[in-house]
Amino acid sequence: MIADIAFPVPLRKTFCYRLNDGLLERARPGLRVLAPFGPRMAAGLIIKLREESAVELSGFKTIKTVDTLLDNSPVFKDDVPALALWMQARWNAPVGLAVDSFFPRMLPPVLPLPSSTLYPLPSTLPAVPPLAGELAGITDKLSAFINNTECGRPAAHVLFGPPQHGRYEIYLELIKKAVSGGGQALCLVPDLNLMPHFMERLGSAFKPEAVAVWHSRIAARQKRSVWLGVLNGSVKIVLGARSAVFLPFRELALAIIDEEQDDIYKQEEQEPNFHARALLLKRAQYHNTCLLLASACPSMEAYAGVKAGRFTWNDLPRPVRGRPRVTIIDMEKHPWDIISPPLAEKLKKAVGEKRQALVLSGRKGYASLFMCANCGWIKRCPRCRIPLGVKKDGEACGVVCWRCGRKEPLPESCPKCSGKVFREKGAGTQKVEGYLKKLLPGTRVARFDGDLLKSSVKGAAAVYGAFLKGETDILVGTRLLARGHDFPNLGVIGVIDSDSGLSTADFRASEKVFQTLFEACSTLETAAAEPEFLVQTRQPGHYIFSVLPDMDYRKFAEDELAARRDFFYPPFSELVRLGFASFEPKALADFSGSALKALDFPAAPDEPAQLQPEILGPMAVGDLKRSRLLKEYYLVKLPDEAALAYCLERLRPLKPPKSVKFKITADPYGLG
DNA sequence: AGCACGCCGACT
DNA sequence: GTCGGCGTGCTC
Repeated sequence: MIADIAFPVPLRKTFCYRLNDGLLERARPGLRVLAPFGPRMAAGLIIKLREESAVELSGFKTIKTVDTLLDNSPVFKDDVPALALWMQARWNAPVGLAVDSFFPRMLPPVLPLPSSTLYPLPSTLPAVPPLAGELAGITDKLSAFINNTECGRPAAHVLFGPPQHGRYEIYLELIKKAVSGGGQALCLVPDLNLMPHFMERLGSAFKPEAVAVWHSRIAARQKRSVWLGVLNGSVKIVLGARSAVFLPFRELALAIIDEEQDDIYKQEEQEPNFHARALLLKRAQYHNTCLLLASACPSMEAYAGVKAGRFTWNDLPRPVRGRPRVTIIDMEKHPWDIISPPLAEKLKKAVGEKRQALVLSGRKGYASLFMCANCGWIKRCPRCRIPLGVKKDGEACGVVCWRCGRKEPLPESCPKCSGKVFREKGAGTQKVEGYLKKLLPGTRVARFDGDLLKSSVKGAAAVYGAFLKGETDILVGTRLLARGHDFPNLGVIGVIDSDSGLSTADFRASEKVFQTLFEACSTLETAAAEPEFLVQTRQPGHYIFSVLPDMDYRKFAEDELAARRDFFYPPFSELVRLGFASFEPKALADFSGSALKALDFPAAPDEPAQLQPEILGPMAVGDLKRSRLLKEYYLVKLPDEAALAYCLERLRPLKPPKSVKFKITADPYGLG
């Protein structure tokens, strides 16, 4: 018998081993083995077993033998070999690393077997006050899907509404139901740092040892104990970041993805690439999981799932009162202003009425660009090549790269024309803060952004707390402030540069900008009477601004979905991004040519003709005449997952010459 | 990813 | 003469 085995190496292939006769009876896919791998021993996972006669072995120098099984039965209830192969087909994730994500390195060589008995109910049942009215209605409706094995039941449930309208109360109720039914619950969140409140509530509602936190940076010791706790069932509830989708749940009765639309759920910066939402949707099938997709502004994927009848739609009850009044301000009419007169006036009015205001800017720091006023030279990061932002720490001024964090002092004169006059473009939170203090003397203005959080968590908490207590009037910040906060005395939110994201070539750009604005506007719903939402933009004609005044998510979603259908973008197609980079134009052109040729396959008899992909490109990556590194990318559009898998298969064997960097990104979200 | 092999420069 | 830098290549 031959076993195909995946090892924890970044390779998109498995390795053939002969099985020791003594293992023939017990061996099966999903079991871990210990085997000689190159010069060392390594743990691997059996992906597939095949009869020796069915395997082409002539290409190998030697066939080594496996004689140690690490497990007696598969550790996961899920079919991990199938999931790992799917991750490879879907996201080009190396099978080996896909498998590796399910089995952390610090595992003991022999795992304790999960006991077959159902774990007992928690002795102290959650002391959660019963929900009233509409909240109870939704909770009842959703909890009917927990432990429901009816076939044809919906794959997921969209919960629509901002967090402050009782989302966490619903989570708590549903978790209670899942756990009391003997199951486990997972709550995925985009940022655990913003969750101490929910963590506390979980901790007090359930036995503390039944609740665990999971993210990739917890200490190895704790990681091990949580992993084993999830496996043996003593951990019932996990509050985790995206990597928590790989935990060895015994019976995942409920999974919640909080702020499901957040692209943080797509792992792209590190292999293996995957999307936690899609992976959880897959895993849910093995556990009959009730999967909740919660969002103040659901993703197009979630909305399309509802339209197709695969997901249910559930509205959080919203107060009828306090609907924000939305004003779109055309900044073409105020080209020199950071804060336009209409916004300034509303801010002044709010402060006069003892109400608070939030001012949101798309950037932190002082300004986004440092430019020579004479020749237009722009200071760039020598490493990343992107324009450096301007930052002010008290009196000290400097430029900083928002990508790599590199810092430099401001140049004295322009290296190109020796000019001594410079101009800054764009308003970061620091600049807005300073400007507001000047514009509205006597007003208490504070700033809250990622920089402050990084420099001092305590200081940031103090700034936040002061605003909550009403000790400051205006808080300036980034989108950190736009989501999920509850400021009862908030009268105005102003957005400085709402369109900074619209200019990117990303097909999700309008969705992202709309999400930010919509989320911000939603936080005003719990404010006192007649809240004002003011949006400054240079593109007032863009259609997202036409749906904003009515806060009509469905109208937006329908329009956006129609555009996606027309232009054959997700969720109506699958995307693959091919990135090329080289110092040698010729080598780049040759190689990208051969990659395209691999996709331009003839409709051979065994290859379905309709798989023929649509290709956009080449798009040059905003790289300037300055650098000699050429970068370009193509976007391949495919009709479905099968076509995507086939496309990746054709691309995988391509090896770029040494002078060319080649990157395949399936289902791309970021720009990397 | 590891880990070995390999081919040049600095040290006992 | 050897130790050690990390470039290149392989793992059934």
